[in-house]
Amino acid sequence: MTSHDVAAEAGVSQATVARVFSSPDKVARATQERVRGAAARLGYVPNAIARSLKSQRTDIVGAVVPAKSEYWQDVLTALSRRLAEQGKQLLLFPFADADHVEEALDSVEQYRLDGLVLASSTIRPEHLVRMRRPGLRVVAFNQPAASGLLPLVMVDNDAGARDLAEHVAAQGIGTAAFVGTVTSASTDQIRYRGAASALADRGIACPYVEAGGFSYDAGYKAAARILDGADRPDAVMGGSDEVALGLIDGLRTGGLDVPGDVLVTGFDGLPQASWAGYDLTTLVQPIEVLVDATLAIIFDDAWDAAQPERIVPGTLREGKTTRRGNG
Amino acid sequence: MTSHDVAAEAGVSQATVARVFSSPDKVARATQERVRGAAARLGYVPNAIARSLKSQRTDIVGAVVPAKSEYWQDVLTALSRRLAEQGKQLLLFPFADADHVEEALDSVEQYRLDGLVLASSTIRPEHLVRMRRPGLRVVAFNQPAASGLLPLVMVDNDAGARDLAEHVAAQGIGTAAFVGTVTSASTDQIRYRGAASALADRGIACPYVEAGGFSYDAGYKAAARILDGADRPDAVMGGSDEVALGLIDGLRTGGLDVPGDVLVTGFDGLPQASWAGYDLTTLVQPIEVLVDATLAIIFDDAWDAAQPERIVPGTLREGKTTRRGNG
DNA sequence: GTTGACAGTGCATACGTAGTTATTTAGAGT
DNA sequence: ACTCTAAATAACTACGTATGCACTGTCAAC
Repeated sequence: MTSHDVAAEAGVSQATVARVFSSPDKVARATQERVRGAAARLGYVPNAIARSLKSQRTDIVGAVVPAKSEYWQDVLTALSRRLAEQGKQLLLFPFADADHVEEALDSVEQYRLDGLVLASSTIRPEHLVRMRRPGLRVVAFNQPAASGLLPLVMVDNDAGARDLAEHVAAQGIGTAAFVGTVTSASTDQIRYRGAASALADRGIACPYVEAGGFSYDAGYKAAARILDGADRPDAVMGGSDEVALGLIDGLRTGGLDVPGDVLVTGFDGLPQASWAGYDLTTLVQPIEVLVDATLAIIFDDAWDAAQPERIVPGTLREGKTTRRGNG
Repeated sequence: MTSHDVAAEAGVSQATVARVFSSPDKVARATQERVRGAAARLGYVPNAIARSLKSQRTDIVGAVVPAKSEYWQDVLTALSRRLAEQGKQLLLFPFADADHVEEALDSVEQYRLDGLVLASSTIRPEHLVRMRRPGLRVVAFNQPAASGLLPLVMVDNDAGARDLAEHVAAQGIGTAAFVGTVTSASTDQIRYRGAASALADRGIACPYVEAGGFSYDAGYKAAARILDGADRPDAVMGGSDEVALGLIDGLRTGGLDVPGDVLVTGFDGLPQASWAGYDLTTLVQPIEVLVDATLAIIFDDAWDAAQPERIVPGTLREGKTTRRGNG
C-alpha cells in the first residue's frame, strides 16, 4: 500500500498524493478530498521511513539515559509527551553503565536523529567532546561537566543546594553531613560545594560521604555508615531524592527519628518525595521547563550559533523531614 | 558520507561496502579490511533509515504505554535493555489517557515497526481488534482483555490474587476489602475476582472499592473512604503496588497502624514496594520472563500460527505489611 | 485580445542502502 | 593449455517518498 496505489485509486499522480499528506495547502480542496477518500478506502498510511530518507528529517529525538533511575524516568515521561505533541517520537538509548555509552552513540548515528538528549552526569568529558559530530544536535541535560563542550540545559544546582543548606541551617542545627551519589558525577560535586559553602558561612562543617550509587539502596547503606560514625550529624543532605529516601529509611531502621533526631533533605523533586510516608524537603526541578528549553535548543533554526547554556532555577519544597516541631 | 564515498575511497563498488556491513562473510578478508579502513577514515556509519527502507525491517520495536506509571516504566526498562542486546531499538508511544490511544497507533503504522508491544489494561476490545493489521506484529502485554484477539503475554493474575488472598486469610483476618484501580482495567477485574473467590472459600467477604486511578494518589484518597466506612476491614488488598503504597500512607495518616490495625497487600512487585518504609507484601511479576516471552513471540519465524498465549506465574513476596506479630 | 500572474498538477529524479543478476578472477582438474 | 567451478566483486535496480521543474488552465489587468 503506497502512495502510488492511492494515486491510481484517486486518479491523480503520486506527487499529488504525497503533497496531500505533507503540504496539503498546495492541493485543491476537491482533489484533497478525493485523495483522502482513496487513502482511507485502501488503508494507506504514509511511510515514515521513506519520508525520512527523502526529507533528511526523522522527526525522532533520541535520549541516552541510565537504565535505572527514577529521576530520569520522570524526565523521559515529560520529554516524550512534549515530543508527541509536536508529532515527533522519542527513541531510547538506555545504558547500564558508563562504559556502554559509546555503543549507544554509535546506534544514534545510524538513525540520523533530529536531536539527541544526553542525560547522564557520569559521562566523561572526553566522551562529551567526541559527541560533537556534524549533523547531530546534541544537548546535555543536567550535566554540568558539559559546560563549554556542548549546549547545556540544567537546573541551578549550586543555588538549589545553597537554598536547601540555608533552610536546614535555619532550623538551628549544629552539625551536618552531605551524602552524595558518586563523586564522579558532576552534579554531585556542584551540589556538595554549594551546600558546604552555604553551611560554612554559618560556621557549620559538612563532611562528604559517598553513597556509591544513585539508588535508594545506596542511600540506605550510607545511613548505616553515618549511624556507625563517631559524631552523628544533626542534618543529612542527600545528593538526590532517591538517595535521601534510602537515607531516611536507613536512619529510621537504625532507630533514629526523622526529623526528630536528624533532619534530611533531598534533591530533584521526585513524586515519591512527596509521599506522605516521607514528605521530604527537597529542591524541585522544573522538569517541564528544562525539557522545553532542551527541545527549543534542538529545534532552533540557528543551531550553529554559540553553545547555548540554560540554567533554570529550582524550587525549594519544604516537607516534614526538616520540621523540628514534631517528633 | 555514504557507502558510495567509502567505495570510492577504498577502490571498490558500493555493493561491496554494503556487504561489508551487512553480510561480511561474503567479502574477502583483505577487501573487508580495506573497506573498514576507508570507512573509519571518512567517519562513515551505515544509514539505518535507508537500510530499513530497502530491507523492509526497521529493527525497532514500539511500545504503546500509559505516560505515567511506575510499573510500565520498569517493564520498559527491561524491554529496552533486552532489545539493545539484540541490536534493536525501542520506540515509545506514550498516551495520556485511553482516548489518545488511537493517535498513538496511527503513528505506529507510519513507522513500519518490526513489532509492537501493547501495554495498557485500559485499551478497549474494539481498539484491540482494530490493531490486527497485516504486516504488524502486535503482542498484548498484561492485558487479559486481549485474550483470543491478539497474541498475549501476562502474569497469572488470577493465581497471584488467590495466593495473596490465601496468605492474608492465613493471618487470621475476619473482613477484607479490595481496592482496585479502575473497574474498566481488565487486570483489575481478574485480580479482584481471584482474591474475592479465594477469600469467599474461607468465608470472608471482600467488597470492591474503586480507587479511580493507577496512582499513589488514588490509593491515598481511597484510604480515606475506607476509614470513613462503617466497618473497617482487617485487611486491604490493593489492585496494584502503587495504589497499595498510597493506601498504606493514607491509612497511617488516618491514624491506623499498618500492619497492626490493618494488613495491606499490593500487586506487581515494584522496587518501591521493597523499601523499608513500606516493605509491602505483594505479588512480584517476573518482568524479565514476561519481556522475553513477548520478544520471542514477536520475532518468531512462524508468526502466522495460532495466537499464542503465555501466562507466567508470579511470586509471592512476603513483607511486613501482612505480619501481625509486631505493631 | 493579449499578457502576466498564479494556483494546481504531473513528470522525473534523488535520498542511501540491499539484494539480484551478471561479470570477472582464481584455482583445480584433466 | 583448456575447461569447469566457485568465489569475489561490479552493475543495476527497487524500496516509498518529497520536491524542483515544467506544463496547463483560470482569471484579472491593461
